Amino acid sequence: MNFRPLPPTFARKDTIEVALALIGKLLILQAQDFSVRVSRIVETEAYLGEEDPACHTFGGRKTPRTQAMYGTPGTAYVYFIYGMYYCLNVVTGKGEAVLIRALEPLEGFTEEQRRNKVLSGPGKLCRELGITKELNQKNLFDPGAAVFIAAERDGLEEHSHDVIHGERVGISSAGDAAHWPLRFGLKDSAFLSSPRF
DNA sequence: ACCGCGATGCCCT
DNA sequence: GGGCATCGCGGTA
Repeated sequence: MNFRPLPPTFARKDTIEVALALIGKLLILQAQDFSVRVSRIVETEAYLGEEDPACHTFGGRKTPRTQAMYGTPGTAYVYFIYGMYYCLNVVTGKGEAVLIRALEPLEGFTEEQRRNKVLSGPGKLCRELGITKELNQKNLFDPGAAVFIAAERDGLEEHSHDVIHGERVGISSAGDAAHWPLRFGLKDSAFLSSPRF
C-alpha cells in the first residue's frame, strides 16, 4: 500500500492534538517474511500525565513501568493488563500518551478477520497483531521498523473526516477524570470498540 | 440489549 | 495483597 512517512516530531505536540491527529493514520507491521499488515487508526484516548488521575504517571509516579512514558515523543508505551492483555500507546512526552483503542483492517487480513472486527479494542488489537512488551520504548515513526505509523496517501487522510469524542473507557475509579471527553473516534466507522460513544 | 462476572499475572504499596 | 486504560460469556428481558 502507498503510504507517506510522518516527521519524527509528529508526536511532539499537545497530547489531545496528537490523539486527534492519529485518527485516520496507518499502523503498519512488516514481518520478517516480508508480509505486511496495514490498518487504519479509528479510535484513540488521551492520557494527560501527572495531573490526570486516570494516567499511570498520575502524581509524578516514576516507576519501572512508567519509564517509557517519560521517553521521547513518538516512542511506544506497551503495558500488560488484567493478566492477559497488552495495550499500545504513543508517548507524547512528559508522562503523557495516547492509547490506540481500535483499528480498521485494510491490508493483509482476511475477510473473516474484517467481519469479526479483530482489531476493535485495545487488548484485541495487540493480541491479533502480536504486539507485546517487545515493542515497548521502540520508535513508532521509523519507516524501517517492524511496527510504525504513517499517513495514507490518496486515501482517507487526504480528505476531511469527522472525529467524534466521548468519555474514556474503563476508568470509573478516577473520579471526575472519568468524564473528561478524551476518547476520540472516526465518525461512522464500523470498527470502533465497545462500549459505543 | 444490557448486566455481572471470572480469568489471570504484573505492578506497586 | 489489592487493583487493574479488557474481553467474552452466560443470564435475564
